Amino acid sequence: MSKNKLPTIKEIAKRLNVSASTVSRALHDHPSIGLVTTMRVRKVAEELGYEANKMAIYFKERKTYTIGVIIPDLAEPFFSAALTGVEDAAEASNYNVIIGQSLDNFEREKKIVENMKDHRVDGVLVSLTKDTSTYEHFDSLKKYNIPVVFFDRVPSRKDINYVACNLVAGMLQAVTKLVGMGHTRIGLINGPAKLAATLQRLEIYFRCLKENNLPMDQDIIVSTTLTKADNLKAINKLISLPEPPTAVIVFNDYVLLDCIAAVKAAGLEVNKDISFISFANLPIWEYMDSVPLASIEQFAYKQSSMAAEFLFRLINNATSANPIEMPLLQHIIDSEMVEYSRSK
Amino acid sequence: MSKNKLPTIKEIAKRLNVSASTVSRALHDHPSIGLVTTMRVRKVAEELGYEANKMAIYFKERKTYTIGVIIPDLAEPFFSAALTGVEDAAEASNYNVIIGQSLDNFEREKKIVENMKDHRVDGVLVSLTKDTSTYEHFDSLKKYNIPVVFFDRVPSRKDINYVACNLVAGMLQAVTKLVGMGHTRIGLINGPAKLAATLQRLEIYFRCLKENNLPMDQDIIVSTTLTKADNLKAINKLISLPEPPTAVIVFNDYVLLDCIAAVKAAGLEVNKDISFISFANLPIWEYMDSVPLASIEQFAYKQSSMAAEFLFRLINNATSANPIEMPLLQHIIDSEMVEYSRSK
DNA sequence: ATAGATTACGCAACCGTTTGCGCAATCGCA
DNA sequence: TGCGATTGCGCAAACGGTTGCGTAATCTAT
Repeated sequence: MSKNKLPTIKEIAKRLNVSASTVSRALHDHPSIGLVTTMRVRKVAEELGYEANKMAIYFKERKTYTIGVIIPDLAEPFFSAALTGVEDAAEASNYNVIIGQSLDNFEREKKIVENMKDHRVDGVLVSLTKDTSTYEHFDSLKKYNIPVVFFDRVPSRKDINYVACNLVAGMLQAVTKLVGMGHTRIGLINGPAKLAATLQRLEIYFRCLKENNLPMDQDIIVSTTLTKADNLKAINKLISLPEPPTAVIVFNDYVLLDCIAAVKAAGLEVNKDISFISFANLPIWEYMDSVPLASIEQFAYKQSSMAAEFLFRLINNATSANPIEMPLLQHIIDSEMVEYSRSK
Repeated sequence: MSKNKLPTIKEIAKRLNVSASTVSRALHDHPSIGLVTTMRVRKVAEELGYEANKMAIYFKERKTYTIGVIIPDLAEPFFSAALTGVEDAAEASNYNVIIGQSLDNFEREKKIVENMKDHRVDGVLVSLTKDTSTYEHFDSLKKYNIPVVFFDRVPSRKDINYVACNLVAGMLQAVTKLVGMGHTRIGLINGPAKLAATLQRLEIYFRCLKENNLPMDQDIIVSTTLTKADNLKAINKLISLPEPPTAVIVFNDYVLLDCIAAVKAAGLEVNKDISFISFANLPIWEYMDSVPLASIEQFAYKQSSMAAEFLFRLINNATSANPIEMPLLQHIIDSEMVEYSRSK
């Protein structure tokens, strides 16, 4: 039963006493095959329910029509949206997507890259681990002519293909809004030092304060490793200051969730005693009672689908008859402030 | 540059003036190859940075070491958790995972199945579309000896492999709790008729009422197609009844989010004027102000990873030397009530 | 010294499909 | 009638690796 071999071209050839090449050509409507032969071949193919073994073709083409996506954690809506972006782009190009979750673990990331190389994916999309600071493991892909495009969490190197999000625009809008509301003491809860986004947020923070002629105070700048305990420690440090900030810019929405809980636990009221602005734009805010004033949308779907586009361009060039020396593909999307102002 | 061919066994063979078979055997420490030859081969392989082309091996083995997962929507934490379960199981068995989101669209589901068949995955895991009521598209996989295991959203047929969740246990706990709190009028907001889960929930609802000697009232049983508008319509119908239910069992957490919003908009207080029990156990409840009394945990990760286990068993049997007639692999996990009682 | 065992390796087929080239048979045309 | 063009198809190699079988060369034992 399980030995029922699938119909192959050879099988068809045998039944018709023709050669495999004739069958192949007939099925492709090759002009050098006579009409009658073509018809007979098609008929038998139909009867047998023949379907070409794509794996054999792909193997011959030295392609897999599969790309790999490496992301930290699917449980985060940001990344599941990103994956959907990749999948949609891949579907449009008739590619498949294999996934690997690094779980923000550098060693896992290396393993996943290795595995994807073994499976000879045609290209790789990566959003880095928060601990990734070396990139040799990606170099091994170059050897196999497997192009790589980074998105969102990108390396701090310039010789790469990437799509990232520039948070300046959105954050400037947000701080301007805060200042307009009378806030002059605006704190910052930043993320892990290794993440490029952390430095970026800090720079923009300074820049925004400067553009609004606000003083800088190191006391109201704290950071977190993104664990719940650390998040709580960070926000509690701020609200227990002699002069706490009246508004805080928070690394991302997950950190903010903990912050809001801590603020409430301290008997303070969100958006009255203290206001927040965060990054990521969780879909869930719509249903929450306590929300940030605004969130900086980072366009997960847009970033990842554009990164996928880049990747396909690189793949198509690499496998084209005369591949050219591709320029680096780099794009930066402007973030956008999304307001959550509600009258409750 | 892009023409730099990867080192192959033949390349090594040529350099050493031996045959490809010798190289292959040497690299596998085959006893019939002399020590010196083995060493020389290994040395050259090392120098060239040779790595076997797994695709060639897989092709010969007629395997891909890839399984497909078809789920409705990654944006739902339930399914992203499920995907993680699959990925973990796959990693342990050295398999890759390709994904397909049906987006609850039957036609897409068919396409995805087709695509996975084309890519000759070794097996498929499926959680059905809410509109899937015919299963012929999966039969085509049987022809290719590609085993299928369903999970969570499973067909209403008995001749399949599946892992599902029995909601009786959890729901009985929950209703018992409600009754214990004095509720006698317990409503139901059910889901789309085509979904097996809908009928199941209805049956359990009846059963639980019966076991607690509660009367049944068709007026407090409504349903939704899971769109936001429909969700609101459903809950509004219930709370505008002359005698509204004091507790409602809701199809899932997403529907419940809309219900809570509607209840608040109507000036009612959750867990006071009306209480809820829902299914799925969203991770976000921890941070919400208004929560259900309890949620019925359906163990996405557990379901999917067990389904993956089943799949690997089927795959291993199918590709073993003497495959046996496998019995159907079926398992039902008991749900569990998770309480969200909070003192606020 | 010679049969038999052992060692160390090569040949060729195979997985399924594609494709350049060659060749026989028919056709067209002068 | 004879020659070049066309039609229609097969051969064999190729993708990269694995493996059953054959065999020459050396070794062992009698």
